[in-house]
Amino acid sequence: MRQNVTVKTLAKELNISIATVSKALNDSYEISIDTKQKVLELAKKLKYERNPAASNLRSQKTKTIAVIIPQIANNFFSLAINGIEEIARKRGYHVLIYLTHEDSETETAFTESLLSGRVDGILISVSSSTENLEHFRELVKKIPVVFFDRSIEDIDAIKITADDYESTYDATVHLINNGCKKIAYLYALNCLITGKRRIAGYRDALKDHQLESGENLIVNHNSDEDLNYTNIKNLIINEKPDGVISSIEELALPCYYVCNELGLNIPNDLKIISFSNLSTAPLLKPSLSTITQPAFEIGREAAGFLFKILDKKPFDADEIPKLKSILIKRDSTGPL
Amino acid sequence: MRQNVTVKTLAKELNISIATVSKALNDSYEISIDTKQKVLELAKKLKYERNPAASNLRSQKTKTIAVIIPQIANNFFSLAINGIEEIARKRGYHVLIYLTHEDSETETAFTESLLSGRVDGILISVSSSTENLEHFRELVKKIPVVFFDRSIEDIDAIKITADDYESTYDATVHLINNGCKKIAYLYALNCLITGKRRIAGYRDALKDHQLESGENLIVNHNSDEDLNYTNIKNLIINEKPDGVISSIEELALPCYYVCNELGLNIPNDLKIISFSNLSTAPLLKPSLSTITQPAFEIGREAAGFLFKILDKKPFDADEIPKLKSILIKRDSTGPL
DNA sequence: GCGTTTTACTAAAACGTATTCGTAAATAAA
DNA sequence: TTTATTTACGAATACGTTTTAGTAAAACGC
Repeated sequence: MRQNVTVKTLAKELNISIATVSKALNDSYEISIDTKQKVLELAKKLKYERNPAASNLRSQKTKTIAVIIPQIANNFFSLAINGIEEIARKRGYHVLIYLTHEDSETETAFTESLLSGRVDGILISVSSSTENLEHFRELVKKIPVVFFDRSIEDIDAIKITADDYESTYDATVHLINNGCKKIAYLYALNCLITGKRRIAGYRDALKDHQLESGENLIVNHNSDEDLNYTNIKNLIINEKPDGVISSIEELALPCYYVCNELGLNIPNDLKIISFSNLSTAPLLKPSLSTITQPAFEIGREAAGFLFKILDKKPFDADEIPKLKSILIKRDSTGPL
Repeated sequence: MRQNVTVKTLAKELNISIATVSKALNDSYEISIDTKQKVLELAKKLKYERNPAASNLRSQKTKTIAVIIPQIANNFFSLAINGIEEIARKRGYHVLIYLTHEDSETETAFTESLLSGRVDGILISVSSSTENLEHFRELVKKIPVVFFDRSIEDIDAIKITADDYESTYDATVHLINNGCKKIAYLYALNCLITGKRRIAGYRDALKDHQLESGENLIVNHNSDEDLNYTNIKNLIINEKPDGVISSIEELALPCYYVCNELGLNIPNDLKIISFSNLSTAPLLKPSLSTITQPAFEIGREAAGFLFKILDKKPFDADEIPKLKSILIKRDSTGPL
C-alpha cells in the first residue's frame, strides 16, 4: 500500500514547499504560526500520517523501544510491562516485545538483531540461563540499555532493581520469628546478581541468628518442572525443614503440591514464603505469604531512566532508586 | 548513530555494485552463487545489519505486527501473546504491543496511528468498552487485521475465537447436574460478540432445563472494582443463588471474597465456575472450577491466519477454526 | 553460423522525510 | 537613511535500501 497522502500532497495543495510542510509538522520555530495552522489543518483533514520508516531513516530516531524479557505469563513481568507501557505511551513511543523463554541463545539473537537501529533503546530483564555476557557488553556500547530486576554484574548500564538482599533477609527473619529452626532455600537466578543478592540475604539472616545452614538445605532451580518437583520433594522428605523460602514464584507452587502429597500441613509442619506477584496469593489454601516486588514501579522507573538517557538528561548515579519490596505475611507463615 | 557498515561498504569492498549486494543479501535468483557467498561472508565478517527503516521505506514491508489488547496482567492475554510471539519469531517478525486498558478512545488512537504503515498487520482483542466500531471498519479496509477472542459483529475480518456459546452452555449444565436450581450470571463483554455468545449459552441452558432466569440474576460488569464487589454481594444477599457463572476471571475472585465475608461455604451454599486461565485455580480455597480457553492456541491461530493474509495464501472460510475450551471441574462446583 | 535466450550484473531512480544552507523580505538598530 | 538582524520560507541533498530497466557476455537452438 503506497502512501496516499504525504508531505508532498500537503505542499502541493497549499502551494508551499515540502520543507515548510515538514517543518510545520515538526513545530519548527522557523515557520510562522499562520502557516503551521494551515498545514496542521489540512493534515488533519486529509488524515495525513507521517511515514515512520522515512522519518526513522532520515532522523535516526525510531520512537520505539524494545523490551526483552524471559517470559510473559508471569505477573511480575506483566506488571512491569504495564509500567513500561505507561511511560512509553506518554512519550508517544512504541514498544516491541521479545520473549527469550529463559534461553540465552534466543536472548543473544535478539540483542544482535537490535543493533540494526530498529529501536532507540532497550529494556532488559536477563534470562536465567545467561552465563556468557559478551553480547551485553557489546550492546551497551552501541545503544542505550537499562536493565530491570534481573540484572548482571560488571556492566556499564543502569540497573533498576528491588531490595533483593534486604527483603530476603527480612523474610528469613520473619520465618525465624515464627519459630522456624531449619529453613530451606529454593535457589534460582544463580547466574544473576538478583539471585546472588537474594541468597546472600537468606544466608546472612541464618548466620545472624545462629541457625543451621548448608548446601543440603538448598535446591537449585531447574528448567524441567518435574525435576523441580522431585528435588523439592526429596528436600522435604530428607531434610524435614520447617520453613522454606522460594526465590521465585514458580518454585513455591510445587511446595504446595508436595505438601498436599505428603500430607504436611502448611504452616504447622512447614512455613512457606515466596517472591511473588500472584494476585491470587490471598486465595490460596493456605494464603501465601509473599515478598512482593513493586513490579509496576520497576517498569516505570526503568523506562523513565531509559528516556532520560535518550533525552541526554544528565543525572547522578545516586538518583537511581533501589525499590522496596513488601513483605506480606499471610497464613502460609502464620500464625501472624 | 550513523550506520557504520552499509550495502555501500560491502559493494566497495567487493568491487561490485550496491544493487548486486542488495540482491545477494535478499537471495535473488539474479545473482550467482559465487557472488552471494562472497557477499554473505563479508557481511558476516563486518557484522553488517540491514537498516530496517531504509528497507521498510523502500519495500513497504515492516516485518512487524501489532498486537492490541485490553490488558496484559491476565493470564489469558499473556498466553495468547506467547502464542503470537512463537509464530512471529519463526517468521522473523517483530511484535509491537499496545495496551488499551479497556479504554475505547485509547484503542481508537492506536488503530489510527497504525494506519501510517508502521506494521504489516494487526491482531486485536477488543476493549470491553468499545461501542463505536467505525475505527475498526476503516482499519480493516486498509490493513490486514485478525481479531482474536474478543471480537465484534458485522466486520469483514477473520475472527479467531473459542466456543463461547457451547462452553458456557456446558458449564451451566454442569452446575445444574450438581444440583443448582438458581444460577446467577456475571455478565461482561456485553458489547462484544464474545460476551453475547456466552450469555446466550447460559440462557439457553436454563431454558432447556426449565430453570428460573431473569435480569435480577444477572450482574453487569463495571470498570469500578468496588462496585462489582457491592453488586455481587447484593446479588448473593438478595437473590440467594446456589450457583454462579462468571463470564470473566475478574468477577470470580470477588465472589470468593463475598462468600468469605458472608460466611457462605463454597460449594455447599454456592457453586462457582468461571472463565479463567489462572494457573493457581487448583490451589484456591476451594479450588476453582473453570472454563479454560486455549489461550496459547488462540494466539497461534490468530497469528497464523494473519501471516496467511500477508503471504496472500488463499484459504477457505471453513478453515478458520473455532477452538475448544475445556471445562475443568474442581471443588468450587463439587462434589464431582 | 546466426539469432535467441539466459545469466549475472549495473546505473539510476525511487521510497517519504528531515535537515542544511541559502535568501528575500521585514524589522530593528545606528 | 543605511546597516544589521530577524523572520519565514525554499531548493537541494541525504538517510540506506529495493527495484526497474537496461546490457554485455555467455549459452543455447538449429
